[in-house]
Amino acid sequence: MQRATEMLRNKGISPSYHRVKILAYLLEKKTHPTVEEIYRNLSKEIPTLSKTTVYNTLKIFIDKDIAKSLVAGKNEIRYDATTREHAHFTCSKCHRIYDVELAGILEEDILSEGHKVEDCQIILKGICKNCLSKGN
Amino acid sequence: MQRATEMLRNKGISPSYHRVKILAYLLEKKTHPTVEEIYRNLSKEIPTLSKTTVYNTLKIFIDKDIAKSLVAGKNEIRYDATTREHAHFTCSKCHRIYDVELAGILEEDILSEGHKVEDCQIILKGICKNCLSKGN
DNA sequence: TTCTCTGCAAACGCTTTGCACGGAT
DNA sequence: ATCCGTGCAAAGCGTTTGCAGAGAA
Repeated sequence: MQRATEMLRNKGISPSYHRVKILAYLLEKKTHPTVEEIYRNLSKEIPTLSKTTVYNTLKIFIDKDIAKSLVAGKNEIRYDATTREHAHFTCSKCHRIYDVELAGILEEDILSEGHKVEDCQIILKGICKNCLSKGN
Repeated sequence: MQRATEMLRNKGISPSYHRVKILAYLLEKKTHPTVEEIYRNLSKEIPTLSKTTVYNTLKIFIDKDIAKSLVAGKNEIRYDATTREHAHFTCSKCHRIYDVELAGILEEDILSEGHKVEDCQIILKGICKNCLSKGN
């Protein structure tokens, strides 16, 4: 909460109650939530919250580089608070999304063929550790 | 055309006129087209073509591992004939999508932390060579 | 006949837009 | 009075579904 408020101030976004809550949600839970998930969970605390506000707020966060959107499963937009570089692993059984550390792979390692690379997203798919051990 | 027909046969998909045309389109043009683009362009040759057929056909291709879907720009689904591993570079100015060769980076290089990795998609974003030279 | 392929039209679901109310400055 | 944040309701748009007709086997 404190941290979220500060982050917003640093980016020149006025830290309204809703915005702080939404950012805090992204920072605490690291579930790469959809708009629906954010809305459903925060509605418990903020019954008046609307989806429009969640959409508006996430749009601001992305513009100001506080969050990123990612498409992990089939055309489902998910959101992630911008932290350090990492890849995402999507399990095709349980559909959970895991953060995966990169073993020192950065943009420079990829032949960019003259393009100026500003962002790099790596999406892995397969069966997660959990589902494997359950013998699926 | 020949090649597309063979590929379909090899995968046990009966090579109907529409299917061959759609696969040939993916193989020839490498524009990572959207459904809309495929539909618009093939309609010239096949005036009776419907979008539903394009959707149906691409779904079959993906099931049979002949094509892949990718989300490069903002929630736009694009399609790519399955070839060798490569990354995609999206230009945020002209929105073109380039294929980028990987410098020997494969799934194994990424710490998969116990998950079984079956697919790896790398999406780069930035300004392309072309737009850079135009001084944007 | 039976099964497959195709395509229209409707339904669906996520996201965006328009607009108006309320609170803060 | 003005500006900003919020939220309802409607519109928008890409995708999916249901169903029926055409064509191949």
